[in-house]
Amino acid sequence: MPDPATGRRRNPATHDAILDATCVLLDEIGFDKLSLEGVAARAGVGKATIYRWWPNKSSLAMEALLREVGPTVAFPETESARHDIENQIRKLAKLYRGKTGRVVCEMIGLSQFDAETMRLFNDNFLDPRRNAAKQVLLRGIQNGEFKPDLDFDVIFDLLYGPIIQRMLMRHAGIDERHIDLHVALVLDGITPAKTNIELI
Amino acid sequence: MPDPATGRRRNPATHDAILDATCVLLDEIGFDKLSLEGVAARAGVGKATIYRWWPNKSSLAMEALLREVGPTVAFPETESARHDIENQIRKLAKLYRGKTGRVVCEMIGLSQFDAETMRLFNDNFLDPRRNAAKQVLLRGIQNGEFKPDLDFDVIFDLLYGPIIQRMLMRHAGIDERHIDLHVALVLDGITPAKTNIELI
Amino acid sequence: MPDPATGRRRNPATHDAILDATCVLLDEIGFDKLSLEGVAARAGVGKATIYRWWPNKSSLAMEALLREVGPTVAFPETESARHDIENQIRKLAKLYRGKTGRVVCEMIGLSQFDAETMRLFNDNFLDPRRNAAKQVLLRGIQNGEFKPDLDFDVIFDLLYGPIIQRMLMRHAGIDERHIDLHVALVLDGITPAKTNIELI
Amino acid sequence: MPDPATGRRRNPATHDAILDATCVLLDEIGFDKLSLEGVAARAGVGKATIYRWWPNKSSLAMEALLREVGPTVAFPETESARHDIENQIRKLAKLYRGKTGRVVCEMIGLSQFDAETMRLFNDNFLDPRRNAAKQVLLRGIQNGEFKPDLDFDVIFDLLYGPIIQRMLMRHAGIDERHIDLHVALVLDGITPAKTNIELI
DNA sequence: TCATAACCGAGACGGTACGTCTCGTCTTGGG
DNA sequence: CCCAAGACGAGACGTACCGTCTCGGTTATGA
Repeated sequence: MPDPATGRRRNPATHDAILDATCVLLDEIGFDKLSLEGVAARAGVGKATIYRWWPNKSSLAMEALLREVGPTVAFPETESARHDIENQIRKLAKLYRGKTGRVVCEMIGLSQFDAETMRLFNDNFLDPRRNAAKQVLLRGIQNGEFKPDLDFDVIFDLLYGPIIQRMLMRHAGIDERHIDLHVALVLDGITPAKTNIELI
Repeated sequence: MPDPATGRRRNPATHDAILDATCVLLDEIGFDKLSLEGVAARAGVGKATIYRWWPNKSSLAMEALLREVGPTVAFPETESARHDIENQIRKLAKLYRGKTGRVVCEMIGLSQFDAETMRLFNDNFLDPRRNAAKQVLLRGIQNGEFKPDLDFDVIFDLLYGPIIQRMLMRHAGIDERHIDLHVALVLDGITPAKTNIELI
Repeated sequence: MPDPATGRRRNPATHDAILDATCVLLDEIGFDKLSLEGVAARAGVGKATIYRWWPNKSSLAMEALLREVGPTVAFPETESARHDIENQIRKLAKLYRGKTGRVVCEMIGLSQFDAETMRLFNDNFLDPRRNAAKQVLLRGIQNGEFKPDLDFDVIFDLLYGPIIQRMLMRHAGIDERHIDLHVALVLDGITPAKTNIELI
Repeated sequence: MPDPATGRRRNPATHDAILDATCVLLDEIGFDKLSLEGVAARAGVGKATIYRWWPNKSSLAMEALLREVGPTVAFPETESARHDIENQIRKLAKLYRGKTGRVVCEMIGLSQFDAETMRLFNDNFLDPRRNAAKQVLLRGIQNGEFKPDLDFDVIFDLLYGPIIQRMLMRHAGIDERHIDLHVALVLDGITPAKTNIELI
């Protein structure tokens, strides 16, 4: 009976104001201390309006975060897959050194205690990045840059696991020198031997 | 000014009761539904007593979890550092597939929200493990098994980062096949080239 | 800034439930054992709702008590101001010997701990009674029953102060014999001397 | 079996330190906000020591208050009972205008909700004053200054009730002019008529 | 002279209530 | 039907005191 085309349409300005406020507060006080009450006040919006469109804090924060960092940190597409990977990881490391890194840490932290946040994080953040990385690796294989029999999951974890660990554990900064060394070691490890032989 | 030898002594039974209650509740309802109010009630303890000894929920949970994880997974000490590392990581992976893994995830999660908790985690959990690993790598270098100029932090992150990422993100299990592949790639990467040349 | 015509309206049932619970608890356990926590629980109301409308325990209790005391004890209006005062005070004394006396004592008690509560008490209880008394005294002056230069505040305190003291200190009951004696002494003292001379 | 004359004697310095701290805090923050915790800290004394010697806050405050104001505001003893009363009341009014007045108000306030405080207040504060006043009135009667048939309770309430009311209700200050007027009216009322006739 | 008993400070402890904050739902009036 | 404002029940937060309870150490007899 209720015609879906009936009644007032959703106001996109409101939607944006909410995400803007969420971003600002995420930066200022972090995910842990973020409250929907605070977001509503900051955005000049009724709390009910937030609850109408997002089921919980995690999904709101996730949408705000994704809007900021973009769907992925885009891989450049040059003729060298290796350079593309190196450049993307350098950009990612730079991003993670900033406020985005803190928010990602908190999202991962919360995910350990809340399955729904984990699902959102994987579906919206991690998987697209994994897929993008996979494309580049496949391109490298087709190029002959990388060994054809590599296990994609293993390489993905070797490329990104160390960065995540560094960011989460804080035992050391995510500086470029370390990144370059570790990426070099991994990519060298998947570069066909004949290349090395040719070099001898 | 406050003479430590004065006043009533701290009651260890109370301390234990609080940590016990924390463990139980962490298990039953998870970290983010955990309330100090609830812990106090469960432990039969005044809230103030908890606040006297722990600055916040995270530190309390961390101390409770640290009690749960056993001591460092010892590195076997054979004549081959490589085999020692491979074996230790296989055992570690096995441990992380069980309840300990769950606990470690939660400890890492907790650390994201409080610096003091992070410090507790690093001091009591991570550092001992890092140091043990360092010893084996040094042994390997002295043996000539590993390149002499390797950056320890990079190798540590490459060996353990992928496992941590896999465990935290849940995108894939920590199965032995993947572990073996990634460890092989890393250790190959730090094995001196002359070994390879001899093989040719 | 805050438009009063916006937002959900205050629920009068809640307001009443809070005052009802306060009265009951005041009766059952007394003021200094009264807790807002307890009132909230008894009224089936959130604590914040109480704090939204009353600044502290005293004001809440005062408002609850003010509901209990009836309107001003009316002064009868005959041709003799003296008789009117005597009759009103007799009626007042009777009232104060009952439950109302108990309540008035508590209101005075409350007022000692909070200026706002004192203000409430003066505005809503004391001032109307003082003004009514003032009218009768003025009438008596115009009649020639009372000296024209009397200080109203002094007379008010002399008429009612002794009753209040007796009621608050409990050192003696508020019996009619004492009332009559003290009122006679005061009113004699403000009755013009010529009357006495005529009697000689 | 335990000889009461054995063991260490009570330290009078401690006793004084506690009362001193109580007085200071009573002045600074009033009876309502006074805490035994605060007294102990201020006096440099263990809480248990206070609880050893006083059953509750009221009795501690009462003892401190009585030590400050003395057992009574002494009546001067000249040949005129009337002047003695006038002077004592002027001194009392002055006392009540200061911090002592505030504390007395709070004690009366609390007495409305706590029978034990009421008892302490009557026994230790009010009764001695009533008795002293009674002596002076009797002296006045024997002098022939006052009528021989006066009702002591009525006069006491007329002399002190107005001051108490003024202090408790705050509707007006306890200034000397009003005091003098009301005392004059009462004392005139109990002065034998022949005196007046002689004056004519 | 020296054991004994009470005194004393410090402060841990189980509690209760405080006053504040946020949650998620609801009601209201106005687009 | 959308929205801002904000009342509401619920309940955790972290703090302040309550009154009781060890502690270790300190006097002051009286055996």
